[in-house]
Amino acid sequence: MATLKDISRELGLSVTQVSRALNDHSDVNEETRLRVKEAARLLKYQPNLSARKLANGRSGMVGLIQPYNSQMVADGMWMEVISGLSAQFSSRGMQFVLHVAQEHDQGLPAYQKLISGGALDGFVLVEPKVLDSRPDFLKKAGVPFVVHGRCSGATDYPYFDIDNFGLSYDSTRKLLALGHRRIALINGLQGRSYVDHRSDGYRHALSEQGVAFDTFLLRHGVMQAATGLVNTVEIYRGTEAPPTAIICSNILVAKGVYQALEALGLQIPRDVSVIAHDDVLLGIDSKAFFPALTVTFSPLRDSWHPLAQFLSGAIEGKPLSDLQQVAQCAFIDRASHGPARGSRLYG
Amino acid sequence: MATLKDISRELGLSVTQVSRALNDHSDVNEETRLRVKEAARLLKYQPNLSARKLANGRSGMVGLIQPYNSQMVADGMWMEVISGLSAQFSSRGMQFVLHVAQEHDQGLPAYQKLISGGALDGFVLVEPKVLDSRPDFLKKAGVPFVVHGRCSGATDYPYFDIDNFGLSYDSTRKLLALGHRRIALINGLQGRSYVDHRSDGYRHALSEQGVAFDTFLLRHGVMQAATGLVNTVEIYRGTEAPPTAIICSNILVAKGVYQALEALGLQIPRDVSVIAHDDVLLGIDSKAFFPALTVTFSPLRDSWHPLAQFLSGAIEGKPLSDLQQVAQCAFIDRASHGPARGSRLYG
DNA sequence: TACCTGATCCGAAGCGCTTCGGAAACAGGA
DNA sequence: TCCTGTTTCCGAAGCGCTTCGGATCAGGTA
Repeated sequence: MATLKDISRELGLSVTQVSRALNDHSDVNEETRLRVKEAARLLKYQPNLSARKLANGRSGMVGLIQPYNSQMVADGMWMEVISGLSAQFSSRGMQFVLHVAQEHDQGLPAYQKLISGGALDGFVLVEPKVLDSRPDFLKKAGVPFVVHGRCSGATDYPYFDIDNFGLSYDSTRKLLALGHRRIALINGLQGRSYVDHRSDGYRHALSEQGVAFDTFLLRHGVMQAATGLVNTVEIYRGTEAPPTAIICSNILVAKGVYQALEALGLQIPRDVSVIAHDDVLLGIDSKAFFPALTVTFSPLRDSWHPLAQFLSGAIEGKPLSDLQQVAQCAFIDRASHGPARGSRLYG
Repeated sequence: MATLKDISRELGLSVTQVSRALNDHSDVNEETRLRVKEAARLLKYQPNLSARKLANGRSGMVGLIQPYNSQMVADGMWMEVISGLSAQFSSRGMQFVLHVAQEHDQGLPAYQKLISGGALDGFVLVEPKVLDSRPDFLKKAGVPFVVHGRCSGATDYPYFDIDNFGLSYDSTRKLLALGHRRIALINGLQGRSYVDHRSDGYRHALSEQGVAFDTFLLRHGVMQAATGLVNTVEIYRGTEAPPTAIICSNILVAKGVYQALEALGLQIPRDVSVIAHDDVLLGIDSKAFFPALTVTFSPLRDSWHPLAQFLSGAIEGKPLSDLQQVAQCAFIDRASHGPARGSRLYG
């Protein structure tokens, strides 16, 4: 492999100047810069990441540590996440790399090794738990990182999140305004922070309108069709006061809810309104539902860019205020919701 | 982070000697070695991989490049592979790291970048295709690698494979010996080299016994239950001379075959013998089939160790002959096969 | 003429590690 | 006494890169 020395010899320049030229420093003649870059191209020069890392502490490699047996890998989402991030970092001239943590060195030790080995510049943290020790740990170790989502507690670290509180708050308010009083929420698995945020938004909207919160109507489960199906059946079989609306954490869940309601002989939106959150995944289209599904909308793929940007920023030492964002979700009115049956708005 | 210099200062030794002590070189006093290792432990010394790489060309990191949208990730197998390899390398003090190749830089350029960046010492190649350019490419680039399986053509590289030819050859022979003459093989997707090897073994056994090969009885498909189901139905609906035995590429496929045969009113093994290959995956147990499934047996997890060993060996420059292995499969007789109906062996 | 400025370049040091080629100290054999 | 061999250690160089602190030279200013 060609080195800086090769280029400098070729061009009769010093190694220093070649380095500066390639890195677009200011004090190098424009014409020289072009000559250097051309020579680098011809010699197929590729900077040696180890040497660079040693010299200035940056290797240009970042990583993601995936706990073994993560739920995420099972559904199709995972590949989406990995390849999205990979592409983003790649376009910034960085390498994105993945490490699967073993059961016995779950979590922290894995980061420890990769960090102190000095191979990686920073990490992307996904699937933050409600109580997640990783941010604190990495912060103490002085390692840059960015979180996809937010853990509960202090959020004094770079993150990109969507407004999970807001999306269920909005959905719930919308339904309340249409006269619904019994509203179910089929949420994701407990323990994930975004799941909590969504429950909070739901309960907040409820209590604002003085509607009592009913544990029976708040459900948790893997975000799959089966969850929607099973819970809907349970809900409608198990109470005298069935809900007139259901909020789903996911389009897949909504799919299951649709199936269950059809089986129960309930019509959407006449008997039951359904609203879901759509993060545009898995090739399922919320428009293609019948009736077309009303959703809160925020494509997961929109998060790769800010995540990559924030991690780069963190590595470059930018101030925290530039490295945090909560994206708002759009609310897309379609045909799956309407006034509550029996309410004065119901026509 | 503590460096060699820190330890040497602490102990009043030279950096050289500390390095040699930690790396178990011969010319260091036993007592000194212990002192050094103890100090390293106390100071939480972790060698700097970049520096090591720069000094002796080895970083202790190896990788696997996963093409985006690989079939493998979809089924549960993938996590198995990754974590198995990860654990193996980890136990050798190496880091195993994964990179997802984008569509546009599919394949070679991805390796190119990671190699010439000088971050990784070598690669594991999975899912070799029949015509796979990667081995040649990596060999020319002088990068160590090991293949899980074999590509067709010259196999002048380190690999670990199971005897795919042998396992279908054995199964087929077994069935032939029991009087079967119409034997179906439901194989994996074409293009994978192991799939070809299995077809070859099947056809070889057939022709040895002078049994004509019938294209109709050789099927290809994703290795899932649906494939077994659909193909079995097709086979039995579509011919006047239905098979008396079916060989399945997989336990999942066998599952589908069982379902189909039951639906068709055919009994195992009275009407149809079924043999499958079991690589002990996905938590499905071939013993738990009814009737218990006869299988060729070779757990996928047994391959992580040789793969890691061979890649390490390749990096250390061991001779090729130490770095190649084709593992034989056990044949486990159970209750799903018997003499062919109508043959003289049939009782 | 002497001095300053800006543009462009270079030498040398250093990141943390390994390794080559000795050096020092002591033993035993001639 | 001299020589040789062992054991245990160390200095220095070098991997490829960045960066700090000058050096050089043109041109402009006093």
